[in-house]
Amino acid sequence: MTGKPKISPSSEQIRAAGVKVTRQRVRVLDALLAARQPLCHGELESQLGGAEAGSRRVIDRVTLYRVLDSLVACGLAMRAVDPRGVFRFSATGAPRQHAGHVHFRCTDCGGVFCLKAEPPPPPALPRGFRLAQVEFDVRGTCAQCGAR
Amino acid sequence: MTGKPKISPSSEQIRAAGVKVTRQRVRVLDALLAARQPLCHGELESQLGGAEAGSRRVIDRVTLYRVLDSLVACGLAMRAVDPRGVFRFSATGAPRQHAGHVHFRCTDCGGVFCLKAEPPPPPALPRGFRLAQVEFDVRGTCAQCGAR
DNA sequence: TCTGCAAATGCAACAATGTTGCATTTGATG
DNA sequence: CATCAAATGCAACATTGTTGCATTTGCAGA
Repeated sequence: MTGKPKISPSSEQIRAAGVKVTRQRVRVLDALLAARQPLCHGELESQLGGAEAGSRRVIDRVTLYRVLDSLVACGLAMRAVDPRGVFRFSATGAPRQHAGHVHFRCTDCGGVFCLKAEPPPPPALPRGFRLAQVEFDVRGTCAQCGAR
Repeated sequence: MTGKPKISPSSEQIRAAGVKVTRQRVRVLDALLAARQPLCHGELESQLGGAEAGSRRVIDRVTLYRVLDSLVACGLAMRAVDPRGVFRFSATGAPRQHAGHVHFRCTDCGGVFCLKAEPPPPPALPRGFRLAQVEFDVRGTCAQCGAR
C-alpha cells in the first residue's frame, strides 16, 4: 500500500466524522481547508468549477449547498453570515489564521483588516450552556474610504 | 393652523435629518420606533400592510426597501444582518433595549438568550479608521438543547 | 468480487430576498 | 399656484438558498 496516489487529509477527516467519503465532499473540504478566510457559496463554486474547467461542471450548485450543509452538520465546517447577508463557510479543522485577533470590516469598500487587539474573553454563561464560538465583529469605515 | 391632525415625532426626526417628509417614511420610522427589536423587511411589510388592510396596499415592497435605505442613509435607522442572513432594521433614536448586553445564540434551536455580561469595549483602531458598529456574537448550545 | 441499499448527486423547478428601470405622483419651495 | 427634484408604484430581473425526484455511487456484507 505504499503507492496509493494521494490521500488528502480531508478524506481522513471526513471518514473520521462518520460520513461517506465522496469526491465532492473532499473537494469542498479541501477548498475550505486551503482558504485563508471563510468562503461563500459563489466563491466555492467558481473556485471548484474554474479549477478543472474543461471537463464538465465539477459540482452542481445544489450539491454544493448540500455538501456544505453536511460538513456543517458533522462538525467539519462552520457557517457564519457576512455583512451582506451571505453565508460563509470555514473548515473547523483549518489552522485558524484569523482566530487570535479582531477584525475590522469596512462598510464602504468591504475590505477586512486585522487589528492588533486580542479578542475579548468569552462571557460567563448560564448553567448548562455550552460555548461553541465567539465572534467579535467591528465595523466602520477604513482610513482610505474615510479620506474621501 | 391649530388643527393639524397628528404630528408624530418621526416627522420631526425626518425633517431634522434634512430629507422629505413623506407618508411612507413616517409610517416606516414609526414602526421602527415602536418595535422592541430590529425588524426585517417582511415583518415591516405585513405590519404596515395589515394595519390599514381594507384600502389598497399601504406601501409597495420596493418602496419599503428604498425607504429603509434612505432612513439608514440619513442616520435615522441602522441595518444589521440576522443569523439567517436577512437584513434587520432598527431606529437609531429608539430605546436600544438590547444594546447593553451580550447575546447568546443556540446553534441547535436557533434561540437567542440575553446574557448578563456587558459587551466588551471596542478595540483601538489604526489611524484614520472610524468605528460605526460593534457586534459581539456568542454561539453554542443552550441548556435545553444540551440536555438532550 | 459481486450485490444491494441507503446516501449522495444532478437536474429542474421553486421560494425568499433584494435590486434596477421607468413612468407617475408628491413634497417643498419660490 | 407653478415648478421640479425627490419619492412612489409597478414590472421585471438578479442573487441566494431550498425542495422533489430520478439516477448514480460509496460502502458493507455475501
